Amino acid sequence: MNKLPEKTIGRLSEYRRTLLNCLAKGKTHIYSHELASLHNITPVQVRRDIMLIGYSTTLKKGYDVKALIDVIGDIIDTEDGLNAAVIGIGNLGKAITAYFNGKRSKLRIVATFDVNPDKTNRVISGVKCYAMADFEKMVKDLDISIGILTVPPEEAAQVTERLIMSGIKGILNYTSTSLNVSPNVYLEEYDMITSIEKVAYFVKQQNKES
Amino acid sequence: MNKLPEKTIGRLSEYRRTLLNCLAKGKTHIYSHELASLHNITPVQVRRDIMLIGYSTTLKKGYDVKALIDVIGDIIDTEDGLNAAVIGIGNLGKAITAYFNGKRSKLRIVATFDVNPDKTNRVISGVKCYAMADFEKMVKDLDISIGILTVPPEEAAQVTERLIMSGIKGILNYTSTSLNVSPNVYLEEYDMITSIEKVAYFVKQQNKES
DNA sequence: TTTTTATTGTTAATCAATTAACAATGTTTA
DNA sequence: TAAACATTGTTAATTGATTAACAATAAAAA
Ligand SMILES: NC(=O)c1ccc[n+]([C@@H]2O[C@H](COP(=O)([O-])OP(=O)(O)OC[C@H]3O[C@@H](n4cnc5c(N)ncnc54)[C@H](O)[C@@H]3O)[C@@H](O)[C@H]2O)c1
Ligand SMILES: NC(=O)c1ccc[n+]([C@@H]2O[C@H](COP(=O)([O-])OP(=O)(O)OC[C@H]3O[C@@H](n4cnc5c(N)ncnc54)[C@H](O)[C@@H]3O)[C@@H](O)[C@H]2O)c1
Repeated sequence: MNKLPEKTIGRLSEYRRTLLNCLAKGKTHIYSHELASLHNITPVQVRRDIMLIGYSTTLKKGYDVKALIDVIGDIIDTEDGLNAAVIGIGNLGKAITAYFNGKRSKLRIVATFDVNPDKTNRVISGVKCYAMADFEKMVKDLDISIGILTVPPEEAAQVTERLIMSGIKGILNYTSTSLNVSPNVYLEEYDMITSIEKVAYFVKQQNKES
Repeated sequence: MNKLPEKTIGRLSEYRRTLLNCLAKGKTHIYSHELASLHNITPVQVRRDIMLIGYSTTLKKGYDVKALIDVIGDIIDTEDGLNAAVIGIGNLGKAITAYFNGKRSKLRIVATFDVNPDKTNRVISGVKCYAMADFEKMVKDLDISIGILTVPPEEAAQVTERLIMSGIKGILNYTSTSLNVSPNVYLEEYDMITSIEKVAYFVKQQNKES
């Protein structure tokens, strides 16, 4: 199961989210065209993604929701799960920490870090906040391999250095500074302003047409 | 300047963010390879994107930072700017509203909306929060064309209906429910769990290799 | 001044992602 | 039961995005 396209991984995660919903609603099977329309994509795309992960159904009643969830889990999750930390527990960091808690069993936010002494050594949004001074130690102790970066933009580069030095293997960067990392560290960046500017551009186009 | 690829629009927004930083630091010109390395992409990609928007430089000193910012602005921004609203002013909504305020002159969060009476008719994160009861009226009065959706997932579909009915033309959906909209409304979705799961997947792959 | 170097703009080639097409086959209807 | 239909899995074709290649040329060096 090596080398799935990045795009496919993203969609698998989204499928699973939807499938978990279906399961909660008592739906046991789902057609490719149903899953597709729930994600605004084509049924072929769904079938192709599912083909790539090697799942297939015998019935003509669509995919078995439970089974598909498990297969996607085998792809995305590790057996023991991975531990993540939020670095910079300000507005966004708090929102993410509070939101994430308990959503996924194989992915846990086990610590947060900050430099502000008013925040450190307390539980914030349900997770203990440690001082940055203890960062390297805690990464080891808690076996943290993923960092979610929500520090101020001007701190981002310097903090990233430390994340990498401490052995963190994946970074989700929400700061508005884009980062450079060594090739053995996976970096995912997301900038909200870019998203809203994309929306704005297409709204503008729409207005022009009419 | 019609029909630029969506990917290019996203990158232009990112370039501008970087260019604004450069300008603030007093840098007046920038080479394609500099801009590229700041975004972990190739210089050709940068040059191609810039070619597509019709900007070109005469000097061999790289692009004029100020001029390029303006050209990107001509593409992305509208002359009078666009107004956005945040719907659901909880943890995430508050973080976004506080963060966004004043970041872009041609894009403004002019209102927030909520159903919780403790939140309505107050200023939250610097912006007035209105009751959902007033939604349609305020969209008209304030000329809101973009909605940023941060309500609970189970409310998302129903609220979206209302956004569209009220004439909103672009939606940025941060809820974990994926939405269906009519083709004349632009929808951008972002799910944090998908992002972190992508990171987890690639960390897992990395671990397997070593 | 001439040569070398560095950089852009652009076309062509490559690579990646999506979609179309369709055979295979289980399910439903007549 | 036979025919019609619906659905999957997969290959081939198409579309889209990125990268390579390189001519043109300004700037710097010789
Ligand atoms: N709030 C949003 O919705 C939003 C949206 C997009 C991007 N961002 C980005 O996310 C980041 C955080 O935004 P925010 O609104 O939460 O800001 P914030 O100021 O509320 O939080 C930043 C936190 O980081 C801590 N911090 C500062 N320096 C640190 C360091 N060196 N190490 C560890 N912690 C440190 C601060 O004490 C604070 O708690 C910013 O880079 C911002 O650009 C935020
Ligand atoms: N917090 C995060 O970092 C995060 C991350 C990813 C996704 N999300 C998604 O964003 C959404 C909001 O998350 P949150 O953590 O801010 O939740 P929250 O509960 O803190 O905030 C939700 C807000 O929406 C309001 N609301 C409820 N029903 C409404 C309605 N019908 N119309 C208008 N407002 C309504 C509530 O009063 C509340 O203020 C959720 O859908 C969640 O899945 C949040």
